[in-house]
Amino acid sequence: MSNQVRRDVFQAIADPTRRAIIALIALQAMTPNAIAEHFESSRQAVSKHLQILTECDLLRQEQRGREIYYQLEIDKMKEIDKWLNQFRKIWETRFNQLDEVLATIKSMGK
Amino acid sequence: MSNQVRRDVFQAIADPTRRAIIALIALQAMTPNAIAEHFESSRQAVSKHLQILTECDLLRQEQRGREIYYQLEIDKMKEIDKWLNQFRKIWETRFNQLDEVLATIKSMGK
DNA sequence: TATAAACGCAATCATTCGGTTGCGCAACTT
DNA sequence: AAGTTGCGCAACCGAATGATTGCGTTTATA
Repeated sequence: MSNQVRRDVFQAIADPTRRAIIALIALQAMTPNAIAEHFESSRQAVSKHLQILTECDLLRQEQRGREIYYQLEIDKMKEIDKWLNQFRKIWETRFNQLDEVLATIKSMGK
Repeated sequence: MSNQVRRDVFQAIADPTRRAIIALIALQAMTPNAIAEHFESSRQAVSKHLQILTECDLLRQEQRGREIYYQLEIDKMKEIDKWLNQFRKIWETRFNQLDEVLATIKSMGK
């Protein structure tokens, strides 16, 4: 099920729990148990989310004794930001584009 | 199945086809048939994606005769950008901290 | 008016998802 | 050495997902 399926960042952040996990450990690395305490979910459920997040390089593991600290790979978040860039251009020149679209639709109606 | 399920923007952009649709109609409104021609998927499959995207207000319909033009609601995209803001702070801070460290190292060399 | 085109909707199906339970294995603790 | 803790892994289950197929309705066209 969660084998060598190349995980996608967008698919990873689709789940609200995973987004919450990301936000939680953004500033400080945490262990699965510590993370699970912040949610209703069981440790195993959280562990699955951590696995998915790790598979797409959003998280990085750091073993310390028998504990594993999960840390956010902040650079990977920029990938989402990069995807948004194409649309950022649009909403920054919002008024010009709106005029253009309206003109296009009007001319198509003829 | 797709009834009163509160749609989520993040869930909506999880699918690669839907992201492609968003990018395709970002600049110009298009009909389902026209959109479907750009993909391998059938019209019905595309139509379902359009429905999902519309349910979370990422798309807006505009009926013209028997055709329906789907247009990107660019403002909704800002919601993703807004979520990214909390992390943007982090990666900018890290960058500044790096600057500080580098400055400190330099001044220590004197 | 008869036909075709554009589209939404419902039923169906295989696959994936998110969760639980149970287990085994290292690594600490007493 | 014996017990406890932290964790991953595999099996399993109900629900959701993405796609197809078959319809019905409205609008345009011959």
